[in-house]
Amino acid sequence: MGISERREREKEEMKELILKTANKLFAEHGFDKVSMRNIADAIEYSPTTIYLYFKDKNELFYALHLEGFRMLAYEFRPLLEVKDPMERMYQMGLRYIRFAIENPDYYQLMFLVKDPLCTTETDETWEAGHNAHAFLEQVVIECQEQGYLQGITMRAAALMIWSFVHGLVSLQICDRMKLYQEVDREQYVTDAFEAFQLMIRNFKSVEK
Amino acid sequence: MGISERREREKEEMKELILKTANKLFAEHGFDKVSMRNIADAIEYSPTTIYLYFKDKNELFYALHLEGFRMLAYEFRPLLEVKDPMERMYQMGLRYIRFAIENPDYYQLMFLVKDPLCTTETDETWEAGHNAHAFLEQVVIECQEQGYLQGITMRAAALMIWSFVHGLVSLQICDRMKLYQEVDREQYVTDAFEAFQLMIRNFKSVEK
DNA sequence: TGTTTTACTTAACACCGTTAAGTATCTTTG
DNA sequence: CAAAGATACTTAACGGTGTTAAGTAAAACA
Repeated sequence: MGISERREREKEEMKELILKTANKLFAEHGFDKVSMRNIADAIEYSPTTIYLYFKDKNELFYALHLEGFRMLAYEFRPLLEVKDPMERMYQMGLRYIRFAIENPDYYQLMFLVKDPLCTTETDETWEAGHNAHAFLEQVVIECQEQGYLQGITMRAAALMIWSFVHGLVSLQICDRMKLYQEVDREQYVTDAFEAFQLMIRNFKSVEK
Repeated sequence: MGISERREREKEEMKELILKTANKLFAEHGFDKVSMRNIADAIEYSPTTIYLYFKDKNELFYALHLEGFRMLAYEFRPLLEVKDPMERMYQMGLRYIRFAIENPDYYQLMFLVKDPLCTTETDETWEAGHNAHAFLEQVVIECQEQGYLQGITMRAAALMIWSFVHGLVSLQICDRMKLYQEVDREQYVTDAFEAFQLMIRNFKSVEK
């Protein structure tokens, strides 16, 4: 009785189609172009059909954010070949920034939007995010083993680094760099990043 | 001929009423409750009336963000009495974080929302934001005069500090701290903040 | 072959920002 | 003082949003 199997398969395919289309709209036209009616138009189904496969828009957006983390993970892959922990940290920062600037919509969905993911899921479904963060924590651990970032917990160090880079790209993405009146905003960004890296490098031991 | 003066005054009062009501809805019920129709209901006028006083919703939200900066400035006032620059920096960070956590909707409007202010205004109307940032830069200058934060430009240092604190509270506000699986998230936040302060303190001179 | 389940659609609800057109009321002018 | 004009505001509508209830046609099952 392969019928129910086929049914299951078709259901999965439809879900895939919706997701693929949503992702396409998202990547091509940005956040705003992803509405239920919009996706429905693109896949040539009625808007209500989507609700047969996803509870609501939040659930769909939650599924979308996974694609973002997949992209970020891909961006991080070459880091495994960087042996020196501090250098790897530096490269990771660069790649994080680049990912955010080049994919602002995905970044917004992953880190800047309040609703979509927080309300929906039960608790532990942020696996992709956890993985990305675990990777950062691993690098922090290795840095600490080499004598850097001493005097603070690994968790606090990771959060500190993440906060900084996230803040930097958030201000850029949300267009708040305009608070720097003069022209060389981009320069300040890279300068700030370099300064932070310097600080991390210098943060070997804390002399009370 | 005081008629036109009275007219002018009444127009100003109406604008004030709209703003006051919008601010009230905003502070009491959050971002989402501030819709044109919502405000209209509250002031017992038709929605279209608002458009006689504000070009569109962006212009209204732009006016609203000023209130946020006014509140932040008020929060910063006691800092003038802190003489030691590094201590002042520390206190400023604490107050910034507290403001953000206690007024997440205002913070969102001021720093986290993409649309409302960026599209509308011509260029230089971010005066309140500039002032807040200028205050930070002043503190940075004084820290540098005392031998801290050497080897980087004042602008880069200010951006670095702002980015970090902004990133920290953004992750909190947008509820992304869940990426820390374990329970003591609040502890990590304060730890990260303390660690950052320590780093700043230690960042006196850069030994190549 | 008749019955039930499945997949999907139509129509609607209640919102949203925004605009065009209309209506009183107040002010100015002849 | 009355006609003309400006002002302040409203009604109704457009096109958009997320979402739900009810209905339909086809497929699967008995």
